[in-house]
Amino acid sequence: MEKQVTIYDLARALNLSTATISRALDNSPLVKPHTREKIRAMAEKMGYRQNLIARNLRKQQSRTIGVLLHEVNSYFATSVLAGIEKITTREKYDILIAHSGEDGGREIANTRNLFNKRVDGLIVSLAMNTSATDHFNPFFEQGIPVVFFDRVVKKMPCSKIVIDNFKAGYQATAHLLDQGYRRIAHITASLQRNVYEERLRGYKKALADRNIRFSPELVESCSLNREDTLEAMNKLLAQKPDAFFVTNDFAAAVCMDALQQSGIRIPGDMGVIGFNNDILGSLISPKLSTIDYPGLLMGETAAQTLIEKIKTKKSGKGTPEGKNVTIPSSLIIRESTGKKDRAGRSLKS
Amino acid sequence: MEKQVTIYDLARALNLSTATISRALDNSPLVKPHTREKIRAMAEKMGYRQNLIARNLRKQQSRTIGVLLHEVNSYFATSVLAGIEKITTREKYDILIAHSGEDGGREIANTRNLFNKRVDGLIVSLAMNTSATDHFNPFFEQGIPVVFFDRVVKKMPCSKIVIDNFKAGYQATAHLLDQGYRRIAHITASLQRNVYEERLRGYKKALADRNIRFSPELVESCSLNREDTLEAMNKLLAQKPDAFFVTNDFAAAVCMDALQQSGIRIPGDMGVIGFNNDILGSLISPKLSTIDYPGLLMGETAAQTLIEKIKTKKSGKGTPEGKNVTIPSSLIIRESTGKKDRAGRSLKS
DNA sequence: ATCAAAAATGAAATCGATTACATTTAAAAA
DNA sequence: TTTTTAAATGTAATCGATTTCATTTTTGAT
Repeated sequence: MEKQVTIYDLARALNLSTATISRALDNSPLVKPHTREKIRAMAEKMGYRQNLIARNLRKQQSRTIGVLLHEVNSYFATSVLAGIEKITTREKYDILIAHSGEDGGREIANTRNLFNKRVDGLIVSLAMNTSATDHFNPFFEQGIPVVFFDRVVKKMPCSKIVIDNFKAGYQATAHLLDQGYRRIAHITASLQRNVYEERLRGYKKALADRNIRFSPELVESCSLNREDTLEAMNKLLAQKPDAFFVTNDFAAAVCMDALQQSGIRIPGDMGVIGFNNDILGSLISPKLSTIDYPGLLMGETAAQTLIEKIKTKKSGKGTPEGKNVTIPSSLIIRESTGKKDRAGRSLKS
Repeated sequence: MEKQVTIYDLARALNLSTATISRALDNSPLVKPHTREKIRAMAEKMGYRQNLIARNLRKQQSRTIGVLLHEVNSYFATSVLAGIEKITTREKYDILIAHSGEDGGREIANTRNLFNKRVDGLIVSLAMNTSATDHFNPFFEQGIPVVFFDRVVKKMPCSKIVIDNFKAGYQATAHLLDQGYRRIAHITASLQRNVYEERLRGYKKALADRNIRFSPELVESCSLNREDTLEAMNKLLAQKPDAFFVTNDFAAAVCMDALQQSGIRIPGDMGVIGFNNDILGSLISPKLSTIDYPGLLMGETAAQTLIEKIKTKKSGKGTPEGKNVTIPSSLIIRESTGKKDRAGRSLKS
């Protein structure tokens, strides 16, 4: 374990001051090109590497952005991450990723940790069961920019990047209705989270617009993992639905598999539509209709928005307003929502 | 933007020295319980938060582990990440994730950056086209522990966490042969990477053990994305194979979809086996046979191994040897490799 | 050759914690 | 009560870079 080469070593070796070394390595015009080159060469030769910890302490920044995710094991999450990374790499920020595994407690701990790490900004998607949001207060008090995406809380004083979940929920439901399905079951998750609550509202509105009475028995909330989804599905099956609107493609795929297993034809007997446009949906059969949910763009936008806020804050031009961006989403019609087959309905297996 | 509360502020407020404050907040037995409580209370009241940058500078550590991934958009990658995170969270390390997008250039840049960030250790899976490994030298020179997983290089002086790819490749091939398939096409990726090269060797051995001649025309390398996979598949189709061994489940699913689209029955006309045990495989139809590739365990083991190395290094007990761990993998037989149907072979559509 | 202005460099403070070493205070022993 | 020892606290150096404010050197104009 060799000892680190510091600018002091370079200064000594070249008989210069650390100030000059520091400036040279930072490409400052204050140092003569000739000197700069000498310093560069020596740094190279001695194997100097900048100590970013020291630099960050002095500069009172970390050039690090915290990313607080509810989960990472989905195509959507990795797309968002890719989008964030694309922008942050270009802007020379590092990202510190923490995920809560949908657990509010871990979210709080992670938030605290990222704060102590002095991240320059925070990008957040809330865990399923987070209710209070006090843990973000330190950021607001210190004026550290925070951007929420996807799962947001309306009243918070910061930027939000979302899609129009109400519209998307409406579209999904309306499409099923247009295809002749009438009793549409809806598998959703915690209605505490805006995304699910708004989609449900869209679902209700689509029914109302066609004079179909809303039946609460046709809606089930669950965690969306395999077991819970199957349980919810089976409960709903007792209500004899002719279609499923599932709030996430993975869960939709799980349902489709189970439904087909028990002899139900999709489409025809049963229509199924998902949400997210996970690649998964285009590889299963029948191919899954869904709502395109542009994770990459969302990540890019979130990162872009955050970095802008960081910059305007640094330049001291006052607190920028919270910016709300709605990313376009769209209905993707594939095979799982083909027209309902009114003749041979064989629902009771 | 309020100013930060530091231990100096606390010291002044309580008329104590920063030494005592620091010790109290670190739970040192050197400070009287009564004093400690007073300090705690004041810290709480004034909203003190530890500045980890300052702490890390002084302690010459970062308590951060760098994770260098070739990609993050797969179930395998997120599983590994989850495993790493599980351990690092418990051991109170942060992780800095960088991914190269399979690009050797970005891998080099990321490596450099992580080094400058003074990560305490590094977990790596190489990009597809990385050939030289000089960029890791600074870590070796400074004695910073590095652990490779999955995509490794044999001769490097560090720990490696892998599965037995030779055996897995053998098993996959042997299983297809056992089911009656004879002309097995193999879609793989860069043979520069140990994982693909070893699987290919396993494939060859399985053929050899059954006295089947190896035909190079039945093997295609590609990037494994959708387009390239389809191209490789079509090229191989010209060789009239009766089975595909595809080195990754996503690519296998893409192939299955295309094959079925053109009227080929799986299994029966064609057997297909994947690799990785992505959830995807259990949701498509027919369900995909594959090799279980325990990402979570791999991530956990890598993190565990790395942290051990960091600890023994700190305690000064000499450089620990590179530790090589082979994680068990296993053949998962599902539907896509059902017995070959010898009677009605309708390969030419 | 002289001087003002511009360019290049240096000295030292600073960022916020930790910690070796010194000193004071309290408790235990004589 | 005095001495010895242990416990608690304080002083100041340190980590490695950046940066303000000198100071020196160079350049260009006269």
